Amino acid sequence: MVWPTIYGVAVTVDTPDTRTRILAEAIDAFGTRGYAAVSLDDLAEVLGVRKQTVLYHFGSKAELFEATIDSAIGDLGQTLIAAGTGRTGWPAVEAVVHAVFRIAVRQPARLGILREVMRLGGEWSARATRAMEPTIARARLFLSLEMRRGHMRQTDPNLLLVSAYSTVMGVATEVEVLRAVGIEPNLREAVRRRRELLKFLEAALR
Amino acid sequence: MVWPTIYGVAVTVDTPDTRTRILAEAIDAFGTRGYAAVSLDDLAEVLGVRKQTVLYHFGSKAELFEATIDSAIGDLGQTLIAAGTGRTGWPAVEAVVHAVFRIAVRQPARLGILREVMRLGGEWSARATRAMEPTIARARLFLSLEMRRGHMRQTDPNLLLVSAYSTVMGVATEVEVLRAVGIEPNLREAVRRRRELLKFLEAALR
DNA sequence: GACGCCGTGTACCAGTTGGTAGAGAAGCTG
DNA sequence: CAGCTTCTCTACCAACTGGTACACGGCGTC
Repeated sequence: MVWPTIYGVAVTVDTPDTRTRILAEAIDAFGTRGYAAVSLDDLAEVLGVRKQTVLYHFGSKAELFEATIDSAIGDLGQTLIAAGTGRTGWPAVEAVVHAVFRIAVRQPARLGILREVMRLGGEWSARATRAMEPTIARARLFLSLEMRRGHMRQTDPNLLLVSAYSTVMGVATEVEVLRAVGIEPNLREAVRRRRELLKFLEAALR
Repeated sequence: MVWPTIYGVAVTVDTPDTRTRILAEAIDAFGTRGYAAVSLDDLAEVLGVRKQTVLYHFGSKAELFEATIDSAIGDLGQTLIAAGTGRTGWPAVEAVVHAVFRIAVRQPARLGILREVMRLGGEWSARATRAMEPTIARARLFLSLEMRRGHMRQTDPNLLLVSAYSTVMGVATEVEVLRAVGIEPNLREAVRRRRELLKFLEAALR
């Protein structure tokens, strides 16, 4: 906590501790530039701190990355499950897509971490898979249930899950692909994109 | 060319020149591990050559990467256009998806390069976009035409293109995501995946 | 045979990488 | 106050990074 004064009035400013700040910055950096392209020195400089401070809180670069996986992915899973909870049928899908777009707009790096981890493979992607396991199970259950109820096309829920995941993730985060077809990745367009994506998904699933 | 003898019979062995070998290896390395994670020393060692040889043929790491972009993406565009040529309606979509899966199985790194470039952004993704421009234009035209003919759902072709691209690319290449839902990325599963993807797309587009 | 070009190799460089060792300041506890 | 813990710092380090300078050998041409 820091108490500066504004117009003579003391104001409490919430200064997150160094560890928290490092983690937040790491999510941002790793999620946007990728693991290999981020150096601890860069990270430290942005934070106004020495690299050794980063290494004090997280023993190594790999450890720091693991912490960002746990934080970003865990958080993501919770958000998605929360969005789906209490809803069934199409509104549940809508709510989850809304949640993904909200994250894509506000904290794109969080989704970037997921992408990056799955790209890197190995133990890290296994770790992320473990962290996402409850969310995946939940989604699979949802799809199976909707199929049994006849609200959705009968098919392999796992394959359907991958298709839906890819579509949502791509439309929400592939900024350069959007630019390639002439769509500027701004907020207003994001709303249009989300609406179109929902129509696409609705057609694909039902 | 090298002429070794097998059972006393001279056999011509096609030895690609160094430049070609470097380019092929670069596509593989950059496409699977990403630009930042690949060092010229690694690359050279795999090729059994010194780093300076790599730098002789391609002036710098960036130049080498640009060459891989031009090669991989140009090739990709040609393949896709060839697949679509002479076909209309649903068979055209099927042919393109088939072509993508063939590449995903045989030369996954080629699709990896596209992914990597679009992730990196900046001048490189602009370069890739330029290289893909004819393919994109073609696809857009196809979608518009199919919509006008009433074979496809009326909607913004650009947004539809992004959705379809994301879905196909994801299902074809996101190995770790597949594993996360319990699908092993082998050849037999690839056929199932492709079939399921086509059903998904058919439902989404028509 | 001399000359020049092409392709590869040796030697080297400055800058950056992730990581270690240890000093010192601040705060808490007895 | 002393002693301990927590945190950040300075000072290093060996390994590796992309890149330069240049020597050397093989080849075709005059």
